[in-house]
Amino acid sequence: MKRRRGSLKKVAPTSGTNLSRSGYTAIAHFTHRLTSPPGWIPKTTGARGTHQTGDRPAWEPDSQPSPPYLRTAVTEPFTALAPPQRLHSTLSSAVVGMGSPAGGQVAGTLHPSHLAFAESSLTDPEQDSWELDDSKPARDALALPERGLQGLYLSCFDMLFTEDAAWLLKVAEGAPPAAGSPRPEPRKDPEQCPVIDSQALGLSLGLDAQMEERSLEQVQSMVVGEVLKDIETACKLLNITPDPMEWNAGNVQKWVLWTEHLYRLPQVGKAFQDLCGKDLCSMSEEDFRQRSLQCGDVLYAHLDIWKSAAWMKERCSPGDDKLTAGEELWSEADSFCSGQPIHLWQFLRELLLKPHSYGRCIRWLNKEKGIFKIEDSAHVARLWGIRKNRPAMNYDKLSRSIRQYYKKGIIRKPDVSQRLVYQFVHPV
DNA sequence: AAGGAGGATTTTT
DNA sequence: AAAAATCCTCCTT
Repeated sequence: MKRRRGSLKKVAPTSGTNLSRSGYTAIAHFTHRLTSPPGWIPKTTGARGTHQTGDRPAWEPDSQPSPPYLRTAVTEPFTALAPPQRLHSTLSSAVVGMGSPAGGQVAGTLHPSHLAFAESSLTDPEQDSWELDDSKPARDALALPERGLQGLYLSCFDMLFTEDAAWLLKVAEGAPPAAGSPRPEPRKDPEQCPVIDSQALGLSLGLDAQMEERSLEQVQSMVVGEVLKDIETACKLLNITPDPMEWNAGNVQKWVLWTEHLYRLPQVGKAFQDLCGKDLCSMSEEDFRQRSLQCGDVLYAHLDIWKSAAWMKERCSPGDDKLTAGEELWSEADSFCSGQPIHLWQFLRELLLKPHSYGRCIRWLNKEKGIFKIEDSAHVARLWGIRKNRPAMNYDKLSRSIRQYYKKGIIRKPDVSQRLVYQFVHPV
């Protein structure tokens, strides 16, 4: 365990440079989220056109039924291994799942249930597997108090490594580089690696450990890549730049609203009004907590991730292109021009492309045919409203706009019409 | 009650 | 002018 703890510390930058403190913090948050199952908080069912405010269910571990993944994941890890292909999606789902609305748990606080790797991801990331029949005897996940995130994280890693190291290498190579930035090679000289106190931990680097570390780095690269992609998507959806420093007050407000809705945080209201990006970035975690007692720290953690991403972008691609870091991200926006207002159908498609972030409010029923279902109409409408600065947006109005697409031949009802189910006429 | 179809009108970009 | 937003009536599930 100690040996592994050493390698986990190497969670860090994808470039040869050391990661900032906040970078580490951000990765820690990623890892934290990695272990939080998506959709943990029960769906809030707002009435049409109205929004549930307040009274959001708090993180109540004791009152929640223990979902199957929790019972099986920890004590019965990875006996039935999926084929590499599937593991890939597993890993990305886990990674992307970090960004999943996982409820309002306080970042940095370890709850035992965080130890559970989302078993659902191991079988089918799209499924709400805790709704499936779970005939296995309930295990007491809490009986593993010593087993921290690191052990868990490495369990995932071990699974990948022992099962198919070659595949992992392949995946790491094939991992889509984060927008525009050159995918850094796996570190080869430990000299430049950010502080690893492996010696202090009595770690002797055997061949095993070296390979382990290398693969771990690749996993980390994937993590970072996925996070950057998530941020890119969020930028598209929100119409803001990736670098928080560039945000104006409106952008900040949008980001706050979006984040709190996406992660179903308690609403902070206007606590962050009239702050521009620079102000926001200069605030400490304590400042955040003061503005919002309930979720200031979570917001801070998210902002930290964004800041780190922007930081990494800057370091990794020092203006070798004609584009700045921010523009690089934007150049990836292919489905619509950056200046043009986003269309509703584009917005919906973007949401659908990120099932692990938005899968609980909208998802594909049949991606090939372009059939999708809006699972949480109020939530989708809310997100659309945030995007368009239309606080009064609701599903009534959103659906009217969708119906306008009928005669334009963009969206239609599927052959067998079902509630909240639509179909893109031209699926990609 | 929530969703669906579509007309009419206004607003935003 | 296009695309939404808003409002509304009637209808279906």
